[in-house]
Amino acid sequence: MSVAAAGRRMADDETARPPAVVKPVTARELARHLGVSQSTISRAFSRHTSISPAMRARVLQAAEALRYQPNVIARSLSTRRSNIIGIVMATMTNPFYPEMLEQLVKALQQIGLQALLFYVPPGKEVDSELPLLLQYQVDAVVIASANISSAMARAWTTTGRPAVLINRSVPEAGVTTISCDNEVGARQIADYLLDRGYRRLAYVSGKPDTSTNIERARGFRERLRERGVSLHAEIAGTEFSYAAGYQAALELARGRPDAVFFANDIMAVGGMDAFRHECAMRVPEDVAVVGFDDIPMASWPSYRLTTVQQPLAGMVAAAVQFLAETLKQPVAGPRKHIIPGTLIERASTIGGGPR
Amino acid sequence: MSVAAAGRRMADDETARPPAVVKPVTARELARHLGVSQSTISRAFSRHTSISPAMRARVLQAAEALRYQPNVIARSLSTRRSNIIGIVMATMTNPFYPEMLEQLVKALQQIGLQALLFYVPPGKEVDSELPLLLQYQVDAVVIASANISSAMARAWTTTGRPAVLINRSVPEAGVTTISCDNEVGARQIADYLLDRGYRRLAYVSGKPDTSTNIERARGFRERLRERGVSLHAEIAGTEFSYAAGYQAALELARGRPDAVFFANDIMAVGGMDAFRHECAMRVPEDVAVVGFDDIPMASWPSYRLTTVQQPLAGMVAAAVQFLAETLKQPVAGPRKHIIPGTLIERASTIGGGPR
DNA sequence: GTGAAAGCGCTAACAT
DNA sequence: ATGTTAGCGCTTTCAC
Repeated sequence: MSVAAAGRRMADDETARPPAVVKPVTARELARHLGVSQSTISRAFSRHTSISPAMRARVLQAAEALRYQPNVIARSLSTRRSNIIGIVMATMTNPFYPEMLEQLVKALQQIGLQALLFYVPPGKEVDSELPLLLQYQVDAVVIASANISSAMARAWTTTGRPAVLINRSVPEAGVTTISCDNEVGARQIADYLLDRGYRRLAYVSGKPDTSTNIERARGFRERLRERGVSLHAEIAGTEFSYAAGYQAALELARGRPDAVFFANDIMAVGGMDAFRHECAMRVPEDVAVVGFDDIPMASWPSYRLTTVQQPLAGMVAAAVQFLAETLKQPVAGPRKHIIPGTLIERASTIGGGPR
Repeated sequence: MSVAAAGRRMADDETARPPAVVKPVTARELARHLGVSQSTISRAFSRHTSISPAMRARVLQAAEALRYQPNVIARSLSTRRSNIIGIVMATMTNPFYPEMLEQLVKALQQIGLQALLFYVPPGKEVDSELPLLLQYQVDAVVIASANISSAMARAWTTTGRPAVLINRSVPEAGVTTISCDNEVGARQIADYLLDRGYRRLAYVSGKPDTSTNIERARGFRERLRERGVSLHAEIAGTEFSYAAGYQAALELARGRPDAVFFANDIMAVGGMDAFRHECAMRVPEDVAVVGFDDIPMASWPSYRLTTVQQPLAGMVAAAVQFLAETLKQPVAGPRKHIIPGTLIERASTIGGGPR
């Protein structure tokens, strides 16, 4: 047989007899095989059901042999519980999110929950995805790195299904929110910089309408004001990205700030690259740089970025625990978890460590 | 400002009257409301069914009004199609994967498919997840960044559901595989380095038992041999990570290679950092560095990494197209898509561009 | 083109 | 402890 280019079929002996497709065994079939009722099969597969250990063992063994697996889709039709959690994510150009996603999915899996991933393209709102989530009968939804309108948040609560926002909050939340204490973190940064003598301070904004950006900006500005220092410069940001940080640094450079607080790490990294490689400014000698998140790159020797570490593990744990509880005991009130971050000093600010 | 303890409840007026939970409307209810049969509702929501445009419009309008949404779980119970694709992923420390995941989910969504994400912890095999996938009645499975045993691959084929491996291949594949041409890419790198006069060449291996690592190593070694140059040094790798690349560079440094090919970009970046910041070696003057993937950081001015760009978009498109086809026309034979990569010259090799 | 009826594979009363 | 019987909310024959 001739082997075509890409997309070719495999050699004959591979396709000629493809392994026979075997229809999945159903509970009814397994029951007949064992001479028991179908509900017995069902019972063998659920905890807290009255079935003799002997019978359960017998069923499970036969199930193994006949390769029976309960159809969880069918199960969820009758239990009205899918054990599926919808996860809504926007673009993952910020390395913080893949990390979070990974931990989240892992934690959910550990308590028997699966993650159905919904991607919200830049520009689109989470709102547009929620009806779809609902169609898929997700038991709950976790929204990360994306905004949701308060109207939609309110609408969701009528479904009786828990929702949790990670790393974002919605103003008049009827929805549970979990985030780092952005405001306090930003205040710490302000103090940190002022204490080291920096005076020409700049802030580079991330996506303007996000709670993270708003809170960090506010904390930073307020603390500056409290200490009688005014913001030297501010760049109105567009998004939380390397490119945006890079661009902002270029705009900032001629104003000669002595320290710049970028709304998050990936922007700060972009900014450092611009300062060093395009503006011939040294970090931290000519300009100090601070970020927020503590992504892996922040600790790389090329950057050594002073930043506020987000309590990622704690945030994920809080989210998952909330879901676990709420799915068990129907409706607890919405909560607001705010977990403090940790300022990490590194060499992107003077005194932060060795270059 | 004082931040209350984590997990506090909201103010009373928020919890006192939570929006009444409204049970979702079913097709039967909508039907009664309209005085039509339930099957009419069903028909209004599917293409290729005989229903008058007028009736369909009437139904859809009422559905909108009553907020009726078809329950896709129930639908899939009768159609035996869940429109859910299982995506199996291992750890995402390699930035290449979040990018791939994002594009994949996006592409699937565009053709009406949802992604159920399964995470395989390091050390565990994909094999352990497949039964679970099956229970969730996924229509197909995409396996990325993870290994699957040929036995399991074979077992999966008996389900009659398509499976596709991205960026990995399994030896005696009965399963469709999509990947970059790793071997040719590695050969190009060999040629590129030799042509520029490098002679003390080293290879840093990634996760040893992965197809990507094996193919890249083979291509590189073979081309060297063909051109009569022997490998100056090789580091037996453990995993595809920044830390592993960093460590490998340290081990390599004293042997003074003049060029190092790291199994992928994230390793190369780690390696560059080690060379520069820990070994006081300049890149590319003292040692040239090459990677594979073309992750975003490869083009950052701090690295400017010469690498082979993986055709990510093409790979995702091929995967999704294969799924779309195969889900329509039951069983096509397995395919092997190998898409060429593109060598990108940057400043981590002499002659590759400005520092 | 529309309605009636029979499932899809399971769980959950209700019996026994 | 186990069997019987209704559904869960849809799709899909089969009639008309």
